[in-house]
Amino acid sequence: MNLENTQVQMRKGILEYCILHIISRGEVYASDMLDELTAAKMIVVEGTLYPLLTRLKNAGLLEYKWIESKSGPPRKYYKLTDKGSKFLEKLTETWDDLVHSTQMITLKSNA
Amino acid sequence: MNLENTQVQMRKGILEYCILHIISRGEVYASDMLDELTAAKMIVVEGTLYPLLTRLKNAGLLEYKWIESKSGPPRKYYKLTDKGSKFLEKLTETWDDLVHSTQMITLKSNA
DNA sequence: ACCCAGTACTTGGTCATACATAGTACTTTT
DNA sequence: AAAAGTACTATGTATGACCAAGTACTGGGT
Repeated sequence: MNLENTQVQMRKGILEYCILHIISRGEVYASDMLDELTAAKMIVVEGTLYPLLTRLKNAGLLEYKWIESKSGPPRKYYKLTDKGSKFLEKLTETWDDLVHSTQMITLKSNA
Repeated sequence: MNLENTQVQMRKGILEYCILHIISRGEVYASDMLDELTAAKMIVVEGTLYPLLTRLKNAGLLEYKWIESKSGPPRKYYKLTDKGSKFLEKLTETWDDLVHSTQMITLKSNA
């Protein structure tokens, strides 16, 4: 019941939504995403991101192609499938609802 | 990777925050909370709420007293401890940060 | 007095996922 | 050829929402 753990729990599920969003804006590979998530203070590490991408790919929401890099091994560039776009739409609704529900409860104390 | 499951995951941790908030507004018992959470479409069932309350109590964030009811068995009326109030403050920060982080990512696509 | 329905709370088990940690594979540099 | 760096993979742990069944107390009907 410590704070850090609760923060981790709060991130659950939301991360998935954020990652789909990032990918929806254009083809990216894992390190790009990691940079953006870090910039947004949505702290994430490799060991969280990669399995999540694999899960999303296996669910048919993402696809990727290998693109060679000038410095290092080739990279997986991800993009959304049609199914992924539709899923993202639904998730957006879910997230908006959740924020709204939370506001209903947390703003009530000021009434 | 179905939608319903993701919705469940998104609720993780946030529920705890909402419940602390509800209790912060005055003494309530479980069914009161359930009603309010349901009204806010933060779907929750008994089997989720009761263990959560027990967890929060064991962590010293809540305390309760038994109050007799006119219809049925006595009820546990909960209120926040000092520690609980402080924890709620921290959680509020965490939630606000999370919403902000998510906005940074999801609003970028419109830029 | 007894049974039954309703209300309040409890408990044990399952599942999904964020994270830690360690490991593999390929490329460039020296 | 060895070392360092980059990208990705795999395994194990912990947490918490949910399901489902169960316990305990109350009051009404017969």
